[in-house]
Amino acid sequence: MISILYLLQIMNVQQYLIENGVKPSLQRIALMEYLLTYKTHPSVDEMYEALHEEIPTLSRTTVYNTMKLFVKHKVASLVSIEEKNARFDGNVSLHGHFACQKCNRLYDFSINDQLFNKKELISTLDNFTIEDIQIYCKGICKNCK
Amino acid sequence: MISILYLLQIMNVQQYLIENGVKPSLQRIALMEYLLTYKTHPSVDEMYEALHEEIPTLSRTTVYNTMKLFVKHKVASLVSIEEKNARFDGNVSLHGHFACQKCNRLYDFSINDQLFNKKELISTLDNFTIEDIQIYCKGICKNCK
DNA sequence: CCTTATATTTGCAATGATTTCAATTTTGTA
DNA sequence: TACAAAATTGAAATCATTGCAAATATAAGG
Repeated sequence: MISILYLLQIMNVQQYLIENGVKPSLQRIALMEYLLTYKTHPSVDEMYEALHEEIPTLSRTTVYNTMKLFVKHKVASLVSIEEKNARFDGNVSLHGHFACQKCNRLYDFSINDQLFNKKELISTLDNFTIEDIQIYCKGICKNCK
Repeated sequence: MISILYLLQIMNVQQYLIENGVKPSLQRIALMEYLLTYKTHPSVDEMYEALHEEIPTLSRTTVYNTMKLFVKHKVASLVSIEEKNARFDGNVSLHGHFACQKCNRLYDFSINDQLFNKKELISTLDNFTIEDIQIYCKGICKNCK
């Protein structure tokens, strides 16, 4: 799995955004930093609550807009486990998500490339353009049992 | 992949519901039949629109309640590709979903057990209770290209 | 440094899916 | 038929998300 944190050590968030075609505003940098620092797969509301002290003028709409932009430029991915409450992830490499139905936490799990062969798995989708693959599980996590 | 349609040939929907602990009311039978006949992964609204001519008193709330009941008794599964608009599937065996971002259609695709080994895949989730696994892709389908 | 054009942010109102809830209807049983 | 329990219903409430137009910030040219 590619470590985004490793990338952070060699370049700052501002550069990371620029290199992916996103103009780095104050709000965008703060949001990207939040995604990469806390890997809690936050919802729009969580990010808004966490950052509007630091940035008092921050608007929920800006968080929505920015996440849409991030996903478009592939510096974040949309994790849609729940019907509502979209969550976001700054780790854009292939990995699975486990959603605990008790504590509502979202865990990452690694996917062995040998076990999960993209190309062969989707061979039944001939002539389809795949833009995103997601694997997720629901259940009860270790801590909640 | 286990064929639910094969099951339908040897037992009717009413019996299928009873055997899974769901009391077969008029509404529940109609909804289960709809799920098994049209495999379009319908939304609550689609089912409501399709059935409220046949059952004029049908309420959206009943469709919501019934889907919740079906999922609980594992005769339907919740397919949450979109952030909103939950969709449902009467095929409860393991298979993948592909969502076309143009026509909004939802396609099934089979998953080769040899390629996708549940137990090994989730070995990183030690002591987690897995209740549901979903694999889905987004992109553009054959017809929309 | 000022002016103008462009991009971004903001807050409020609107939308729309889902849930809540109490009343009504249906079903099962004596 | 009468009664109790379960299922259904519709209207109101909730809440995440989107649309939009005004306000603000940024960039470029003179």
